Amino acid sequence: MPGSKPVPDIVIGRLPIYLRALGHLLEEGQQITASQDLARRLRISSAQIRKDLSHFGEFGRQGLGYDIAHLRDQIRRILKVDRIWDVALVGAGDLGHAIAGYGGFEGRGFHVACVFDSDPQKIGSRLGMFEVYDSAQLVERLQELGIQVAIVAVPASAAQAVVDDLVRAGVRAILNYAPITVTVPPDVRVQYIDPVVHLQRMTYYL
Amino acid sequence: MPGSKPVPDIVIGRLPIYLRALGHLLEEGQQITASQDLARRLRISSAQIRKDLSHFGEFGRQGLGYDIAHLRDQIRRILKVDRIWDVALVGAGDLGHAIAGYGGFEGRGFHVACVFDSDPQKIGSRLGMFEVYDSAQLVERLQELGIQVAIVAVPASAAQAVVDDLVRAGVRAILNYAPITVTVPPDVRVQYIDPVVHLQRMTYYL
DNA sequence: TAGATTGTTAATCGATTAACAATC
DNA sequence: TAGATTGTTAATCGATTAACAATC
Repeated sequence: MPGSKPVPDIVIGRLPIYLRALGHLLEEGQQITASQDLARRLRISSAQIRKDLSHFGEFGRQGLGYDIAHLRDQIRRILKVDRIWDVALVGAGDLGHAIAGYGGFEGRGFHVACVFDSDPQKIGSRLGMFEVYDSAQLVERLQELGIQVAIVAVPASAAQAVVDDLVRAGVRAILNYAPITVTVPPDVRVQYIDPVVHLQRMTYYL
Repeated sequence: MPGSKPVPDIVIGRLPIYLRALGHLLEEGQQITASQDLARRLRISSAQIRKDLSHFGEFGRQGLGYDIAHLRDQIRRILKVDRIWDVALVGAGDLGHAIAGYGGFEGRGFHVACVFDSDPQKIGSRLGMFEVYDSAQLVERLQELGIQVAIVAVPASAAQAVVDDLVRAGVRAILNYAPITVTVPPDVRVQYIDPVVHLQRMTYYL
């Protein structure tokens, strides 16, 4: 309904966690789960899970709980991962290599479709199953392919320029492994992965 | 002061971001910054930065701002990264390879000290600069070395067992790349990196 | 039916922000 | 001094949780 409040981003951020847990439950052969059961596994409160889900509809049955496969399908639909998104990978170093070869994208809504690098040594070479394209052609190629999702695995010094190109090519979701905060227009989303940031967040408590 | 309220974890989580930005400012040759300047770069409010820092002391000068090198030193001290933490890496696959070779740990408080894998094919082999040790010896070796920080880069199916071993060895901070929520005692901290979770958080908005 | 669990409300809790006195 | 920015207060905003009627 138009005019209704947007769902808080912090709620959206928990849905992938729920989705992942539901997948594990299915693998274990479970068919039904209750918010208390999920809550115990994820170390959050059952009230929060029910409240989060209630933003999108009624997916459970009183007295019974949730049909796991059904709830998974619903969350997939909400997160728009009931389809496969082609992803562009920029950066063909060690990290790019690991990402290109990562088997965990398939089945969870993503597929690495092409790889770019600016190093003449790497352009034209093979990275796993991929041919490495010249970053200079990035905008043109991504526009042709209509790609909206990208992963940045280049050094910090190159990241902002790469992100600018991605934005120019129409990409609207960027997963950035470079250890730097980048600037993008308001309609483009960026998520950051910096292992050092995560480690430093823990050493405080040691 | 004993009895005073603990600093919220969400504040601790922003300190590494501030620290990273201060490093970049220093590289650019800046010496002084204001909360407004930092805020603009990081896309958060200047009031939040000042409030966050005020949990730990007074680091600025009215009318002037913050001495960047001094603030960086203070945050390093707060986060306990004014020293080098030896880190154990478990998992010598593509991802482990990328992590072992990552140059971004040095200078930010961490040093990969040893690598483990359970695959007989990999045990004893070289991974970059490291010899790969048998995971069966993990507990013993980590205890000897007194290691408190570890990175898990093994498949989801192996992650909980690895984490159990790490806990047994005395590790209290774990960066987990396996796409699964693991269970640990209350005095052990876990941070998660799952690229698919980050991507799924963005596709909602596409 | 009796027992269990959802979806939702209202209260609580905590985080963010606006504003400004202090002061460099 | 005039201008700028901090550190802090109080108000606002938003998220979490407890509790329970609804109902399977």
